[in-house]
Amino acid sequence: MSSLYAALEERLSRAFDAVSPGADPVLRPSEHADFQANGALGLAKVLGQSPREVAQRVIDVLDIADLARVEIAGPGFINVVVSVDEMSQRLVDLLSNERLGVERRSARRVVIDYSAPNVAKEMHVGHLRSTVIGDSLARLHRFLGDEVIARNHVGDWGTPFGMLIEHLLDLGEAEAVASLSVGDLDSFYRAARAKFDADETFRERSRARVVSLQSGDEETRRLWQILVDQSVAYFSEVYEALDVELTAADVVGESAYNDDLESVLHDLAAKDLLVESEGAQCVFPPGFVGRDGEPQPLIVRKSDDGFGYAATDLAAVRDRVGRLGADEIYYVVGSPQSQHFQMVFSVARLAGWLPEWVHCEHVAFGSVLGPDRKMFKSRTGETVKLIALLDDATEAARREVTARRPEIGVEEAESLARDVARAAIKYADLSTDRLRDYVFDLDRMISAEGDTGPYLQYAHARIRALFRRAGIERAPHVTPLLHEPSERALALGLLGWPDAVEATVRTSQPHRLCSYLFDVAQRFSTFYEECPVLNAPEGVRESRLALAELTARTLAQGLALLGIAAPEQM
RNA sequence: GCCCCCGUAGCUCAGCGGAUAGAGCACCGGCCUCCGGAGCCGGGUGCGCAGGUUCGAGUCCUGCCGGGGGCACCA
Repeated sequence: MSSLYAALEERLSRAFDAVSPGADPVLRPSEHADFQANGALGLAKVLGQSPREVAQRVIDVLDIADLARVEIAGPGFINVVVSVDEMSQRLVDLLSNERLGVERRSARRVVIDYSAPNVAKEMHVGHLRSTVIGDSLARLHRFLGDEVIARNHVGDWGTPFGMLIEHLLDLGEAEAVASLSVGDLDSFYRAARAKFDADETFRERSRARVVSLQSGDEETRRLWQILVDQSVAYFSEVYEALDVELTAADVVGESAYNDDLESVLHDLAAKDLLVESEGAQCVFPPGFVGRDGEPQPLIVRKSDDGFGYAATDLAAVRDRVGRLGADEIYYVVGSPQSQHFQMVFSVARLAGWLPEWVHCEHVAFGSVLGPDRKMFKSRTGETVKLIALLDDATEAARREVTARRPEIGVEEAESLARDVARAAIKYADLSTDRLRDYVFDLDRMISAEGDTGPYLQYAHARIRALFRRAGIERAPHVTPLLHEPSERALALGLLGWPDAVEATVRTSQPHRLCSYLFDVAQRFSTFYEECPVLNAPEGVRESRLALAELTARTLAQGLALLGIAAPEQM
């Protein structure tokens, strides 16, 4: 069954089409009614009639009485007020619908590239957005029935690995593994870097080591693999701590494309796209101009014969379309990479690796800022580890939890604190338009007052408390009565769930889902204030329990799609 | 110099070309005989500036101003 909105739009489209073929009803939620169709205003001119006349003609042929009543308002809006019977009937259907009205679509194969930390480097706040947004998009697509292929494009190749491997040898393998396995990746990296900067012999060894790594020397590859394995094991711990669904199996790092780079180059050459410029092998996609006003190259092979990341990205596109059969590809990467991806996509199209029917999109996002509105750093000016961020939030949540619920055990308190902490951090990240920078403010995001993750968790837990008190797990499947304005308003909100999910996926903007959930939670709060549930007379009580259940399930389902848990009690 | 993103209330942010531009926080008032007060209700002379397109612009276009970012071999 289609959503309420879709059902109304379908009826209106037919009527508009009869008046003017192909006309869009422009149906929107309204403050003056449940919905409003604005299409008549735009048609007035082309039809040479007044907007109200056009609206009247639409209404004359409109078959919608079983769903809603309509009236012309203002200059020519068609206000739509949905019938209580229609709403009630839809709510009954949702009570037995685990997906709350969201239909599965025919599965698309969707590659989502996100997180992408670097081997032998700490995961820091710079990886937060990619990881959290990508995880949510993956959950959303899976929910719709898509086949999601997560790709964690980790930085596991390049010149730094010479010094990292030499440092590993200096430490001794066992010692190095021990050091890396406790997650102290940064000090490992820093120590290697320090030696590289200070010690000429070490520098020479490092350079030689890069060469043997690239030439496939077996022993060097084995040592490199130790670094990769240890790092990936650590990343997995971070993902688990964050409750992110990425696993080691999703790791397909830069090195995975090493064997494809030559053939990428040859393909480009065969298609006559390759140009040598200043010793480098380049493609000049049209429309890109550099600082000097000259056409800007995408450098596929550097003048020293090494491959740059453009080559890897091109190989990845070719692989994702050609071998994985992707219908859609998303790159959840910060907005500074915008131009790079425009060029890569452009070249991939030119090369024929990216057919026009494959949707390929850079899901860009802004930076996480500190209170000073500059890039978020610790007091000492260092980047903040993701784990430290989570620990701080957990500590704050733990204080709140133990203060409010001293009766629960340490274990439960800890588990709850982690759920709340993750909700705080993730919701704060997901709830603003991803293109904007946002200010990281732990106190604000952990608060259960306002538009926060913990508030939504609380709203959910509060409803679940009703059911515990009533001694039932679920509401009886009665037909909800919608007599009170707040009942009706809540119902209308609940029926918008499929549209909220659709809009979120279509735009890859999780903040739309956040706004929707907060709105539903607020509608519920108003309803709950005005309408007694358990103390209501028989009949009304069951009806209101049904509304409460649908609200709780909507909140829980929505939070799950954001990667946020919805505890039964808080 | 060119290109991209952002600029909405004191602060943090929504706003899919449509009616008097919304929410949260903070602040000031109310609401505890009532199911979780981590709540609810009420309180607001704000779309950076100037043009343009349109019946209608916070939204689209152009030019400025301010902030951030990118622009050849680091990814």
